[in-house]
Amino acid sequence: MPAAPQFQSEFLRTFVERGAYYDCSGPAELDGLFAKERVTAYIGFDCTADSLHVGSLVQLMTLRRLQQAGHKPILLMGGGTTKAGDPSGKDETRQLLTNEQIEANKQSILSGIRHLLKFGDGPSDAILVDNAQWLDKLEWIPFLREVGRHFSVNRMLSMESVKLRLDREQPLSFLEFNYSIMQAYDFVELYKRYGCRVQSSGSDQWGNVVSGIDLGHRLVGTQFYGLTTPLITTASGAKMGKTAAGAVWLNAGRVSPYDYWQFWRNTEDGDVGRFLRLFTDMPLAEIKRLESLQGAELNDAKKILATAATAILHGSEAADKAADTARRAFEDGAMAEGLPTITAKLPDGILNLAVAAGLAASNSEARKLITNNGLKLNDAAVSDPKLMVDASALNADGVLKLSSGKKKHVLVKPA
RNA sequence: GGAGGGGUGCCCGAGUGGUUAAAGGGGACGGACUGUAAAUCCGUUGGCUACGCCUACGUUGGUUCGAAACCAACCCCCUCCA
Repeated sequence: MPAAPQFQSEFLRTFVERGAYYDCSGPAELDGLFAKERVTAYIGFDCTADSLHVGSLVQLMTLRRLQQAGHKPILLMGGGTTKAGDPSGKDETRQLLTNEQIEANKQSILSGIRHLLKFGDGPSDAILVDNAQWLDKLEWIPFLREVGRHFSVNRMLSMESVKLRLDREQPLSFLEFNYSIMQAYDFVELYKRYGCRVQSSGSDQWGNVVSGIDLGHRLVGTQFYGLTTPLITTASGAKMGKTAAGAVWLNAGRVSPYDYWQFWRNTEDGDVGRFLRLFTDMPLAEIKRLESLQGAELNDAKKILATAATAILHGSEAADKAADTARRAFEDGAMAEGLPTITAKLPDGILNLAVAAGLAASNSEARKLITNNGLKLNDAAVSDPKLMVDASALNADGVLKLSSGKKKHVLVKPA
């Protein structure tokens, strides 16, 4: 990571202090820009799913901090680029999404992050922009003549993202090759429409950001700037945001506030301070104190992290509720309401219930879980896969608790 | 368009006619130890109405008592050439 320059502007200083700074172009000028005026900056996201996940959270926090510092964030949704079908990442071509799906995804993504950013018409309110607005209307030849001529294939081939692919002998379609051109073009459009001169992104997007800056020079003769955030990995080196159940989605419909809270609660020791800085608004002095806690005491810091991070995404009410549910479930060993809950008709076989509760993907898996002593009914290990569960297993509140391992609990209510 | 190489389970990757539901690794899940952490160790890792049955090695068809392995056609990917 490049050494962070000594910035003067409030925004960039905070950005560095909170560990979100990786690199930027023209640091001195950019710093001056942030110090003297309200800056409009954007970050782009794809619309391939109906929710963003934790991997995008650093970027979203960047928008949030821009807003907090009085600047204007633009959330650029890749409605146009998604229509083309981004072939990156996987070796299979992704299924093309219909316009309706993309629109639905866009709305869903937006609803999932409504606590993170304030949208509106105010000077530092965030705005949502969809690049389909301009990409859809482009014409091939005029576009090539106006924009395409500024791109050197020689240089594009040497870009990290492209080179990596070629070196690994993985397919790289022409479509994908064009992505950096479309992204660069987005930057220019956002400048024309909103006076946006700053693009933020993950450090892996540096090449594309630079392309946009170059294009700005050539097309409109204006100096653009790039600001990147580091790739966040856990202390033990894993990519952040993947758990048992898959990606940690931001939308409550995919990952409940309770599960989201749990995700942060299970942060590795070595990450607590860093994550507090990156993913909460907590004052730095307080973070310093929390991360200095030793051993088991660090668990308290993790709870604070979990509640603060959940509050930013889902609101403080939901966060407090998740914290309370967790406290009762883990510390009091109670059947705290607020745990994930399903309804099922009883009596039913234990295997069916475990599958219905999402604790196992199939009866076989549930069976294996039992063999490994991992499935619990009301905190008692189940040993018989043929066990029939009936109303006698219900507690005073009329629910029963199924658990896989020590951490995953699901309440079952009779239908 | 031509020549060559390749498509195996969540991922990577062995396997060139039977003992292969498929070595090994990664990941994931469970157990032990802990602090709902990390590291370590152990177990599990296609499905089912389960000592048996079904489905699986790009697709379809064929050879064979028997195929992921052999043959044919097709689809897709990579490399080089034009």
